[in-house]
Amino acid sequence: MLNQPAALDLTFHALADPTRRAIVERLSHSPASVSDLARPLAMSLPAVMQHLALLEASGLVVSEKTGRVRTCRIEPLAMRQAEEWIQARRREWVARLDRLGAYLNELQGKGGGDGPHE
Amino acid sequence: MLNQPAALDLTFHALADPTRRAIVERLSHSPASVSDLARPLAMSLPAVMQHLALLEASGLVVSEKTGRVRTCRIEPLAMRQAEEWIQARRREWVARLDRLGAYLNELQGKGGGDGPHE
DNA sequence: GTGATACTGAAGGATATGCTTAACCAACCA
DNA sequence: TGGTTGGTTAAGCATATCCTTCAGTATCAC
Repeated sequence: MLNQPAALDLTFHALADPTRRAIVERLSHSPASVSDLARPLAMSLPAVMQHLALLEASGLVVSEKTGRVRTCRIEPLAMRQAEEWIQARRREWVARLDRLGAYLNELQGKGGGDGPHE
Repeated sequence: MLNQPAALDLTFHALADPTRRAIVERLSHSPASVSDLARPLAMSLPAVMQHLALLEASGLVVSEKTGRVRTCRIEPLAMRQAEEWIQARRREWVARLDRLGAYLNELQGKGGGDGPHE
């Protein structure tokens, strides 16, 4: 519970970069090696490595080295937590709009005007 | 590579900071003035203003000034787009796991073994 | 062995980020 | 009128981010 905010920091920051999102998109389709990931990316291999290190630190990606090839794959849990944070916010403002609607409903009912229309 | 991805860049980057997520959480509950938002935040008012500017640039928050008070409220669309990007990734890897499962099923069916257990 | 492939580590530089303080303007209020 | 409240601007500073190049190490093919 204490590190939950820091985990979201890392996850959202990882997703804030287009290169890293491209890597996540690629890995959502299938696992891939580091050079597979680097090939379409218009930057040096060390740069891709640094993006991957950040993706691993955030928990979005896991990797395993076999021989000289490191195979990267997606780890869904981190992205799930980010999604749940967003959904929790939506539940809050939906609930607020519901309360507002109920209040306006009640006002119109007491005022004897037309019935609410929604 | 400048428009649509840039919107996600801004949204995820805005959500990567705990102060800005706290502001979004606060505004998900109800609209608030700038100083309402700043009061619990242990930093100067200009710092809060800079976070708000970034939240507005990302489209997560909108504000309106009446008299000398600026009232901020949440704008759900930006967060919705971020959520949809995450959901699209999940659809991809779920589809991949389904294909893998079907493949393993077929292998086991031909081999005459037990079904998969998950 | 030799050479190519796949990755890793270290150092550095340009720019971005997250805060600060100081000064300022624009409503309200007594 | 003068003072307080709410917000805004500008400048500056420490650190973080994103990329580079150069120099490795470890594995594989022959």
